[in-house]
Amino acid sequence: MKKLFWLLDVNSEVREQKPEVWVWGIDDKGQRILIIEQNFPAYFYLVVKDGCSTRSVTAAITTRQTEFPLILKLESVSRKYFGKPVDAVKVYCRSPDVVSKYAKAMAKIEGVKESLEDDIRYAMRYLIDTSASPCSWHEIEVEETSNTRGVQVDKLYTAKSPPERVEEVAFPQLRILGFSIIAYCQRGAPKPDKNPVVIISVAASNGKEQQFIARNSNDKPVLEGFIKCVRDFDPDVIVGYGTNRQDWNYLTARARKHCLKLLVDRASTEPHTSVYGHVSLTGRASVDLFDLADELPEVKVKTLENVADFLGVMKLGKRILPEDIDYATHWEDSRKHPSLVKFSKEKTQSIMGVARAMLDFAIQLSNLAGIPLDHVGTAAVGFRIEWYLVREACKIGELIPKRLERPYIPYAGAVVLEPKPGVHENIAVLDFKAMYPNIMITRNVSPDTYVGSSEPEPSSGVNVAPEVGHRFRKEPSGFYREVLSGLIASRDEIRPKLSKLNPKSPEYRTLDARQKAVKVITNAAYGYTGWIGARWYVKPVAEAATAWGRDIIMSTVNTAKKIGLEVVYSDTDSVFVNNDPSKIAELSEKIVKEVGLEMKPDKVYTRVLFTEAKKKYCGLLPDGRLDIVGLEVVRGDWANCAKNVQERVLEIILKQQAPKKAAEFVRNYIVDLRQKKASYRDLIIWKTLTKPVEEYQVKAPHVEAAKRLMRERYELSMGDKIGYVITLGAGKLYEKAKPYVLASYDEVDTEYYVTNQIVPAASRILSMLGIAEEELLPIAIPKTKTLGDFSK
DNA sequence: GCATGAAAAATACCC
DNA sequence: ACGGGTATTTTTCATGCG
Repeated sequence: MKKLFWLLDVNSEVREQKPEVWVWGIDDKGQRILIIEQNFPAYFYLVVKDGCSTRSVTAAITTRQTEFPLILKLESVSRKYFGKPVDAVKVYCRSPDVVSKYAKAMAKIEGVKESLEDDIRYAMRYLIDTSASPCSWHEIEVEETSNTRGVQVDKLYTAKSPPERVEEVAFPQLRILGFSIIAYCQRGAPKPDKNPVVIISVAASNGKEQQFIARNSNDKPVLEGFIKCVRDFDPDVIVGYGTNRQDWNYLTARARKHCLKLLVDRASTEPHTSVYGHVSLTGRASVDLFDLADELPEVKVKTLENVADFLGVMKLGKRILPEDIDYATHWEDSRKHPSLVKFSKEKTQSIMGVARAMLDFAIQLSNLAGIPLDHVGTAAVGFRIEWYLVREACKIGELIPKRLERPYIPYAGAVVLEPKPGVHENIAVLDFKAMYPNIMITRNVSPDTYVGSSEPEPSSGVNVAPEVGHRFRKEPSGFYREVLSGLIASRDEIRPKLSKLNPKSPEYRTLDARQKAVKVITNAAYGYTGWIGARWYVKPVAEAATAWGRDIIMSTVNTAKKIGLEVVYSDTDSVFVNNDPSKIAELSEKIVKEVGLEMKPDKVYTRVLFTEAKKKYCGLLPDGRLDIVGLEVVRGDWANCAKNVQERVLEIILKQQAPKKAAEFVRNYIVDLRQKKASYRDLIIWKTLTKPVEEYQVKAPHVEAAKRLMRERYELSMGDKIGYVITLGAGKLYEKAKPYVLASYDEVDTEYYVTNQIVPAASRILSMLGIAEEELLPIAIPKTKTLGDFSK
């Protein structure tokens, strides 16, 4: 019978030496199903050397049959590799477990150049070859079987055909469960071997909320309650914050401590760490919203509370914050206990809210990139585009290159022009939309069209990149041209549909998420080719794209000048010119003819201030908002007090054009700061630990602060943000930096904040308007000089 | 031994 | 573990002086 289903997760199993692909889904009736495919073969390729035949390779393998007992069959095939035709032997195996071993051994056979695609995992192979994709609908021929596997589904089927994609925008009703845990310990970070999980708060997409609270710190009933709760609700998606790095491991370890097993998936196995460091729950999608928060660059310190605040889920001022909680006393003190319980509940509510705001995008990205929903957040940008390319490559018969270790060789990027410092009125910003993708499309720049420097020119002719001279075949269309024009076209199809929809409708949300996912993949294509970790790393491709980019933007700047437009700034794909519509129209026309790329007006600034530095400016938009770029205001490593002062200064300068007033504001703020009227929170400086603390070559303030935290038994690792304040005392800055959680306002060195935070941030702007640093400091109260003063 | 300035390390931004 | 270009702060090193 035919079955319509939405693909949720996929995994593979080997049973009695026979491989199986398990496809988990939801059917059109809302039943949770597992479809087992038992006839999908594992395989890899042996590329044959020039001048050798696939026949001789096949014969060589056959004579050594005893070494390779699990070969299913051998097939001679024609494929392409970096655009060039190659002959290969496709080696089918009875088990995915022998693929890598066989490939390694057979690569040494006479006449074999190399093995390929033996590094594509079996379950992924199935998705790629059948064109099935997570988070979308498929139709498949199946046969119902009895559930003898002990899996938690409504129906179990055996696959009788490959799945086929069915275009359908609407999702099934997903059951989503959110949770957060509170572990309790006296000091520092809780350890699962000693410290219990005292509260687990759960919320479900049906609106139900539940809390499991320990009595006398015995967490066994808490864990049992949670496990039962998950199994009873049977969610498709489980969301949390920090689940990959913490919660799942902690819960699994605590369960073991009580001789329990944390069986919360659909196959009665424990959570297990899988590719890209995500924790997998078989048959469900476990999504860690912390990983997805990387998509929100505006949020500098990625706590759940900050993310929820940014997304408008739960405002910071209307909730209990972690810094208000001391786990030890809140757990033990019966009067404070309720606020800890409430805090935990609010965390899970935030998680559900953040999930509602971000899951649509994750689902679309999963579907587009073809990687399971639980991998999407942890897979780096490079891997997301890579899986998309892998699928596209298979469709056109391109073999997938292996991942290689390569040396890093830098190459030239974009041009950035010196801005004309000061305030300018009525400035238009024009830019090339998707400049690098369009360069690659128009010049046919692609890994498979690159003509190496020693190769003869192909008959179709070549496009030659300026400056660097790299050549690219004009015909036929390259892999990248096909992929990128397809992506751009699909985004162009979505846009008009969006404008017809109500932004609050589910269709709009889905399409908007789709459009964003397409954009992410499109924009990653250029950088990917220049990444040494990429399967399709071809440095000349990246180098040619930037060379054409430089050529195009310089032509634009020069043409603008010829027309009589003043160029006040330019960065990569944009030019900032005086807003003269007729000249701008003339420029656009000339440029499209000259370089073949379209340039469009992006925005107009009523007034814009440039500093002397590149990449730092602030524009006033017609609606009165400030567009702040690169300045301290938008940086996460400046204290809030300095950022707030700078923002206010910019506002006074650009809206009221009153530099004196701005200076006065700064002076007044400093007076207040010296009296400690600023909030302690506004004095915290946040910096990221980019490597383990012991690997640092210099003593940096945030690293020393991190070490202090570690002495207090906090667990810190790469990527963590360290919040510290500068305290009073002598010596180097790193000696005075203290984690904000361990310091108090009394010890704060307010003069540091005046001299090294407020004044530089304010002066960055005000020095452009002729205001010296001294004018930003409050006037010292004139006093009669004493003998003591003279004697100094 | 110490002040000074240049270089290196580290981070976060822009596009 | 996508790219290069850029600004900035703090630490560290090198140098010259006395």
